[in-house]
Amino acid sequence: MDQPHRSPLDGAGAADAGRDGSPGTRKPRPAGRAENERALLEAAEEIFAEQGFAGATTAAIARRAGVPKANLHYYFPTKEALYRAVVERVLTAWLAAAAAFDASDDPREALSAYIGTKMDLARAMPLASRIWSAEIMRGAPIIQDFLDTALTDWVASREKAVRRWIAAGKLKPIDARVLFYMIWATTQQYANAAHEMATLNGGRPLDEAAFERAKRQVIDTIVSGVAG
Amino acid sequence: MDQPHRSPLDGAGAADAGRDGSPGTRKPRPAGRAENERALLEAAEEIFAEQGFAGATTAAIARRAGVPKANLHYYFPTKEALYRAVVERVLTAWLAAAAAFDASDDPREALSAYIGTKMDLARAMPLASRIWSAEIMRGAPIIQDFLDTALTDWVASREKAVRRWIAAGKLKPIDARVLFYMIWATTQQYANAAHEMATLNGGRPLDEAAFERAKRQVIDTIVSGVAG
DNA sequence: TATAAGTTTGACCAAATGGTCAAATGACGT
DNA sequence: ACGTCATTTGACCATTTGGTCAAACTTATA
Repeated sequence: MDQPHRSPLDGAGAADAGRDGSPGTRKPRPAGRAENERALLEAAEEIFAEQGFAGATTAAIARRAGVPKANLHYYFPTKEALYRAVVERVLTAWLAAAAAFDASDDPREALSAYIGTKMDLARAMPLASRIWSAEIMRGAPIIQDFLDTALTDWVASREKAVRRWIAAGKLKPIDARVLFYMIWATTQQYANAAHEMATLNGGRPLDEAAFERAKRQVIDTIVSGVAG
Repeated sequence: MDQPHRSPLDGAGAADAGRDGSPGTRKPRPAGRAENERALLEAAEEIFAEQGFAGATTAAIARRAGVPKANLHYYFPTKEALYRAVVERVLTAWLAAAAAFDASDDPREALSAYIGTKMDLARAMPLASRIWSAEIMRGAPIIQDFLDTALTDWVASREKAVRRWIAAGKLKPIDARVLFYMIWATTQQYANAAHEMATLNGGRPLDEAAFERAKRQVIDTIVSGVAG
């Protein structure tokens, strides 16, 4: 027994150290101690993002992480446990980004900060963001508890703030939830549809400048779209 | 789209004309073939939407359609051929909705019509919409050709319209593509995240009235967000 | 009716998959 | 050296999966 299940909170935000196109290539890795866990989580994030939960195979993840499959199962007893660990990381990032909403009491500033942060998140962690979206699309089998508790509370609380702003005449009389759905969808899009965007961009992914312009436009459209 | 005989090796070609011209000896159509294909496509849409391409099994699809698995493979030689057929249906719906953009020469009307139509599409065909999103998230392995041709052209053409509107002072100086990404993401959200929305709605899915309100708010936010 | 053509289906199969196990290897305090 | 405990790994296994096949059944046509 005794597998060293690590807390979902550890560093390593960056998504990849060794990319390759298909889950068929292996990548030798200096075997550290429980540094293997990091490599496994990183590989798992890639494979899960590319193939989805069902499409991902533990063999492919192990190969990309550079460890034998049996070793993967030593650290993570089941594929689902590994998936859970990956999802929990994303959840942490999601919550961190959500805090940006409370940066100000002014709706323009709060919304700008939140949207900007979520855009940056989608750009900085596209794989994790995609896994998050896929999880929600599947009906949130793993994070249902999060939806029921933390997210429900977060939304309820921010809904109040929105109502206050509306009462103060700072916002149109909108439904806060519809606004959040719009923000979530639009920001996630920059992770989920990166390939589509690249195609429409002549085959090249958005460069930093284009992304910054997009971010500004998204912020401006939404903020001025709901401002009272 | 289909005729009495289908060779086991015919992929999912879009066009084929049948030889069938004997006048007089018209037979009551077998009702078996068309009906079976319909049932299979319907079942496939459900299973693919729920489980994704990799997670879907031909056995599950056949079971839901009420036919033996071997019969499924008689009509659709491979799982991918079946998936292609499903995706092509969605593509048709997508194109139909896209036509709404050209309903008017006024940006407010054009955008309102397009957004409204896409919202309705997401609500009327949530499964198909989810499959579409999943396909794009996977990097569009099946519809890459559509992205490269029809979609690219469609966007390029509407980008011109947007530029005209900007020049006429009817729109802010925005990037049309960023606007489209926002529309696509936001409208798709009402299919993709229906479960999340239900959770935040006390466990019940959005009723018709709530959906209509959401639709109006989405339209208003975007339209007034980009109006000059 | 004979006969060809289209359709249905249970049985079957090779490959892949998630997961197990026990034997090996290393780490390290005594 | 020794014993203990964590870690590594090749071999192995039961199940599932996409797909095949040939025989049976059902039309349709000469």
